This record gives sequence, structure tokens and C-alpha cells, in this order.
Amino acid sequence: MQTFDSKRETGSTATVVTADERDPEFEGSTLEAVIEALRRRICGGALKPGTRLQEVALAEEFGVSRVRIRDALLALQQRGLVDRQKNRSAIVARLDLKGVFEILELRENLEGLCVRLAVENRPAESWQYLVDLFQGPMARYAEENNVEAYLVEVERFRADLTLAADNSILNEMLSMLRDRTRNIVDRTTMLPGRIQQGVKELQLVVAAMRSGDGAEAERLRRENIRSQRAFVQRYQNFLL
Amino acid sequence: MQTFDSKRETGSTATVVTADERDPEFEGSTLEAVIEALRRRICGGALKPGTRLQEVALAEEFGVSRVRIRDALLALQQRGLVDRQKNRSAIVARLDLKGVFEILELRENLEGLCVRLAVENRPAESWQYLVDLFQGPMARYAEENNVEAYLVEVERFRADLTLAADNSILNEMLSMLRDRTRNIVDRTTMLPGRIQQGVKELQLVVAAMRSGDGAEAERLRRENIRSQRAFVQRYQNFLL
DNA sequence: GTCGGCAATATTGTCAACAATATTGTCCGG
DNA sequence: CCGGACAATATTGTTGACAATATTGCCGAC
Repeated sequence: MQTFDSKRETGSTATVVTADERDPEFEGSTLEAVIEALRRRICGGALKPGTRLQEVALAEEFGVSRVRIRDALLALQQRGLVDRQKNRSAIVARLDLKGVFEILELRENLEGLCVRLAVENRPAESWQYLVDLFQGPMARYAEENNVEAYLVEVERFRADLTLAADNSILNEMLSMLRDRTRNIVDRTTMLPGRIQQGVKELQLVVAAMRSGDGAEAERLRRENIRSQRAFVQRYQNFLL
Repeated sequence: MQTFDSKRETGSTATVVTADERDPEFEGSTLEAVIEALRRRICGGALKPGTRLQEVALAEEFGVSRVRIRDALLALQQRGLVDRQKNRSAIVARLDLKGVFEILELRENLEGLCVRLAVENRPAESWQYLVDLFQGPMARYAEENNVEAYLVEVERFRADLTLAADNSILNEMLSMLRDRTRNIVDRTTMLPGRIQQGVKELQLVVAAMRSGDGAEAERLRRENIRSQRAFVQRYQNFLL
């Protein structure tokens, strides 16, 4: 059983802000820090799609000026995480089913490319730790349905791949795509049987990596994403 | 403490800007319009990489406030077209050879995906006009080395494909990637033999599209991009 | 003459007040 | 009781002035 850490539920209206609610951590923070903080909240599910993001409330909460919040919201809009209209509060972007499939279609390609590039850039032996990881701890997590630990390791797995792929723009795009579907994909992992199948598929991927077969690793990774998509399709009512 | 004399020209702000260099076209334009205008200038080569983009100068030129320029520059930074550092002027982003290859690697995948999705979404007969285009006018442009007309048509070809692919996020990403390499890729077309080879390759692509073979069209389009990359590699000293 | 420091200038970053607009609440007639 | 017009409030958009910082030009020591 897994519980996402239930942060303070700001709910719909946190208009009246007393000094207690100010988060001193971001006092006078840089723009990037604010962007990153908001990004985390949105991707982590603390701010649900449709939530109004009011500039003054956020400004007081973060202890920064309103313009900085405005800039952050603009950046997040470019990133696709929030929607903005003139003279209306920004809201956390909603993602319909078509959007999810569009992103998964892209991720199928790009995650595949990512793993192939990683294999091409590193000696095959260097992937042994992933074989061990997926046959040891990860298999155990799957048995125990330990979704949280599984997700943490998968995240590191992906981070290692993007690092090895050594393509900053691919990196950036994958980061964006993952952000926009993180909620849904993470919940997919909790579906019955998904985590076990996921581990099985990724075991094949890392095996191909270990043997230095980039093309095969790419094919298997794409298959892995397609399998994810099948789960989303099947359980769409539950996920959205 | 300064006195506010009550000038309430709400409709028309009587700014004391010399009218010489102002471009009245953008007077009071929306943020998106400013972003688009700057984007065009950068992609079109009017603003070369490394050019300083000073906020006040741009603000006066476009006849908009400085904050709007700031917002536009922030958006273009997210898009990868400009670089910004704290307390320094934004500059048009420089792209090194590695960056070009990174982008071409991505484009190889995504343009391929794009053409495959387009084929899957439309009846094969609907592509007849492309067969005609590439065997008629485009072949002529190649013979005459009419690079300009060729580029215009290729641009429309790409626009049609992205429209048919019907994946807004893919659209957005391809648009971004094309923007960042437009200068270099356009110049590639002028290299000896490139335009003829390009037409030949694209003739094969549209033939596959016309026969409804999405997978083959994808493969051929990827080959086409790889061929572009080979030209860039070969003539890198001239191009950069 | 050249280099390093120092003042002068130019440019971006920040802030608070104000304007424009949307949202909410209220009142009245049906 | 309901709906629509209208006022009150809340929220975003814009402006200009000011502060912080980088760049440039200058001067003197060596």
C-alpha cells in the first residue's frame, strides 16, 4: 500500500494568508526556484488540474513578488503545465484522453531513442548494475506491490538513461513530456498487474542494454511504452 | 515626492518616443504577436546568433512596454531561441555543431513519426497532389536550382503533414526544432547537389504515402533527414 | 605603453500604485 | 422561487519610477 505524501491541502481558496502560511524556504528565491517549486507541486499532484493559481496568493506564500510569480506562470505555460487566458487566473492544465495518447505516442519514440543513444554511448558492461537492480530489488518491489519504491527507482533509471544519452534537447523534451503525464502514468502503476508487467518488460530492456544491442533495447522500450498505453486505454475511466 | 499632474490619456499614451525607428505595425500588440515577430526575425536570419536583444530598444521599436518584451524574451528562452543571464542582455541563442546534430537526431525520429501518423489518418488517394507536386514543379525547381521556391513548397509540405498528423504536441515540438535549425538547414539546401538529392528522396517519401504505406514513408523520411545530416557534417565548416 | 582599479554610464531587475477586466453578490420584477 | 440587470469586490494587466548590477571609459602607477 502506498500513500502519496498528503501535503497541506490548500484546496480552492487560500486567499487570507497569515504569516504562518508563508513558506520561508523560498524567501527571495530566484525565478528558476519558483518555477521548479510550482512544477513539483503540479507534477506531484499537490495541485490538481483545474486548480486556480492566483498570483497574489502564490506570491505571499512563496514570499516573493508578484511579477516573479507571473514570470513563473508564463514559463510553465510554455511548458504546457498551466493554462492562462487574459485577465483570468492561471489554472493547472487539464489533459484530456487525446492529449495523453498524443504524449504517449511521442514518448514511445523518444524514450526508445533515449535508450538506444545511451547504449551507443556506454560500454555494455556498464549496465550490469541495472540488470542486478531489476532482477533483485525491483522484482521484489513488484511482488510486494511496493509502488512507491518502484517509482523512485524507475525515475532514477530514466535519469541515468537521459544522462547517458547525452542529448540535452532530447532530455528537455522527455522531461516535459514526463511532467505532463506523470500523474496519470504514476497512477497506472497501481493498476492490477501493471507493476509486475512493467518490471518484466524493463528486465528485457536492460538485458538488451547489457548485451550492447541498442536497436533491440529501443524496440523493447517502445513496446514497454505501448503496453503502458494499453493500460491507460483500458482503465481510462478510472484514470481520468 | 513628485506631483502627479492628472493626465488621463487612457486610450492613447502620449509617449515622447522619436517616431523614426518605431514600427507602428505592432503598436499595442498582444504578447503572442511580439513573440511571433521576434521568432520570425530570429529564424529568418534577420537577427544573427549572438545579437544582443536589449529590452528598451525592442520596446521602442515595437511600440510596446518593456515588460511585454521581457515576457516575450522569457518565452523565447523557454523555446530555446534566446539565452538569458541575470542582469545581462538576452542574446540570440548560439547553436554549436553538437546541438545541431542533437536536433537532427530528434527530427529524424519525429519527422518520421509525423509522416507515419499523417498516412494513418488520411486516405492514400488524398496524397496524390504531393506526388504531382514533387514530380512536376519541385523537380523543375531542383533543375533550376530555385532554392527559394523549393523551400517555400517544402515548408507547405511540412505544414500539411503536421496538420494531417493531428498531434498538437508533436506539432509544437517539431515547430520548435525546425525553428532552431532553420538557418542551417536552409543553407544546406544551397549546397551543391543537395536540392536534387532532397527532391529525389522526398519523391520516394510521397510515393510511399500515396500507396498508403506509413511504415515505409516513415523509413524513407528518416533516411531523408539522415542524408541532410550527412551534408551538414560534410560542409560543417561552411555552415557554421 | 599597459595594466589595474575606479568612476560614469547603460541596462536589467524590482516594486508599488493604478487601470482594466472578470467574478461575485444583491436587488428587483416576474 | 427564479432570472436578469446592476453594483461591489477581487484579480489580473500595465505603467513608471527606482534599485541593483554589468559595461564602458578614464586615469594614474609602474
